[in-house]
Amino acid sequence: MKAGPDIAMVASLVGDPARSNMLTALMSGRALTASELAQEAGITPQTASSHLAKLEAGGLIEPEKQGRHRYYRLTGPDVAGVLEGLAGLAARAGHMRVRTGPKDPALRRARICYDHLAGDLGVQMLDSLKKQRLVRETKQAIELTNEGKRFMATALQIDADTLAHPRRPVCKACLDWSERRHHLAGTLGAAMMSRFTELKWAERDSAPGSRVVNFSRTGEKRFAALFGNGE
Amino acid sequence: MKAGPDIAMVASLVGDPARSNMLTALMSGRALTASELAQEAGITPQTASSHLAKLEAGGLIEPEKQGRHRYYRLTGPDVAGVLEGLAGLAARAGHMRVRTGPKDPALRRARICYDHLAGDLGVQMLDSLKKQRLVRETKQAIELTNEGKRFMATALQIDADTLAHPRRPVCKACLDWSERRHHLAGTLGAAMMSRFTELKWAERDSAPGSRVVNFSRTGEKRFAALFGNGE
DNA sequence: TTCATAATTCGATGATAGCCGAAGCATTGA
DNA sequence: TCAATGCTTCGGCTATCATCGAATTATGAA
Repeated sequence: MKAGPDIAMVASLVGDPARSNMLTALMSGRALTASELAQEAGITPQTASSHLAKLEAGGLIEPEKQGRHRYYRLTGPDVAGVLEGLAGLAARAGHMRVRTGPKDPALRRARICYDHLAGDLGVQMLDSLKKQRLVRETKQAIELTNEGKRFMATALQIDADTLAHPRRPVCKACLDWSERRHHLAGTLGAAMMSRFTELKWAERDSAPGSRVVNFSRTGEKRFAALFGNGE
Repeated sequence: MKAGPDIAMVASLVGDPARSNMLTALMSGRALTASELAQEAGITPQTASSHLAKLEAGGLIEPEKQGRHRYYRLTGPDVAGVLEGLAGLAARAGHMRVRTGPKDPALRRARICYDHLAGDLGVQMLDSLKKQRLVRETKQAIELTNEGKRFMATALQIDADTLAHPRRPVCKACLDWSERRHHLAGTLGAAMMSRFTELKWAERDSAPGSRVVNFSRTGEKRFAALFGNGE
């Protein structure tokens, strides 16, 4: 009767309808912002904040701070597994996907995130860098490999040694708004974007306030040659 | 926001500490009575009754009525699986087994349940009957096979045709108090117990009110020859 | 039948917790 | 610097629900 395992605590976290809606929305594996989760659950941001704090304290979700957004994701596949099991017991199928990211396809394709490339191409680029072993992903950070340094020098004329900055990492994983996966930030991300512009591969859209990045025809080809995924 | 899957409903069932204690107590696979579950959860029988009704409505447990007891068990291994998953998320190890059945070893070994044999030997007997294909277990009932009828006639001088009774089944699975598994009840169970007594294999204990059944030396041997599990 | 035990139902109480309005930080952009 | 946005904290309201006392039903035992 006393000293029971805290199974009830975890279950009661999932037991609230608002929270369970948030959790199911996160089961896709993508990270969602607090506001989106609030809307998903049909509650105000204040209430959602309280729920999210509890879920985080319970170890079911973890936040990633990104500018003025807080992206939340499930802490692991085991959480998703338990949620699936519960859904199985409930024997329901309701899906309710959440609309994600910007409506503008151009924005989803390529845009500026602060000073580096984001969107589909940004995510694709980081994927490719990892696949080619040009960057190495450790526990908390990303770092350029020796091959990566050579690659940057020969292919993009970027001297890796000049990228060091006292208050900013060279490489940083930045959670992508539309893709909900990481793209490359940091001084390297910024330098690469600058190079793309200098090489006339891409330029920021002329419309005031637009964050869209337009790639030229040749720029797109060159980019695909370096970071294409073979599609 | 609306029309979500009822994952929250199931989770909230597990989310109450009293209910989660009951469920973990049932994870051993054994069936427990309402009173025992109440004691396990540290609540009064009234409260437990309410909880058990909710768990049953939620499809997590199912009852089996046995005399004036109601034995509850989990509805399936998937329920236990989800509970395990939740426990894993909670990352605790507390076990808290529930003491079960009578303290008296003799009572656990062999005793009278109404008019048939119960206890370790009773359960063992039904197991053996099933193993030897002398009885067949269908969805809701147990029935004697043709081989079983011959066995009863030759080994125990019981005529299966005389066992029919208007208001009582020939064979019935009866949930065992100490073992929490089924033993054989019904007119056949009663007839077999009577035969054991007549053959001087066993007799009810002389102490007033005792339900202990004492097997004689030879009786135990004969019994083991027919229903032994080879140990 | 009468009594005892197991379990349920009903009613009232009390505490927990979800909820939102308003205000307060934190970060970004101009 | 100021304004806007995302998010959190605080305070109070409300509703839900677990809990138990008392009474009721059902089954078994004497």
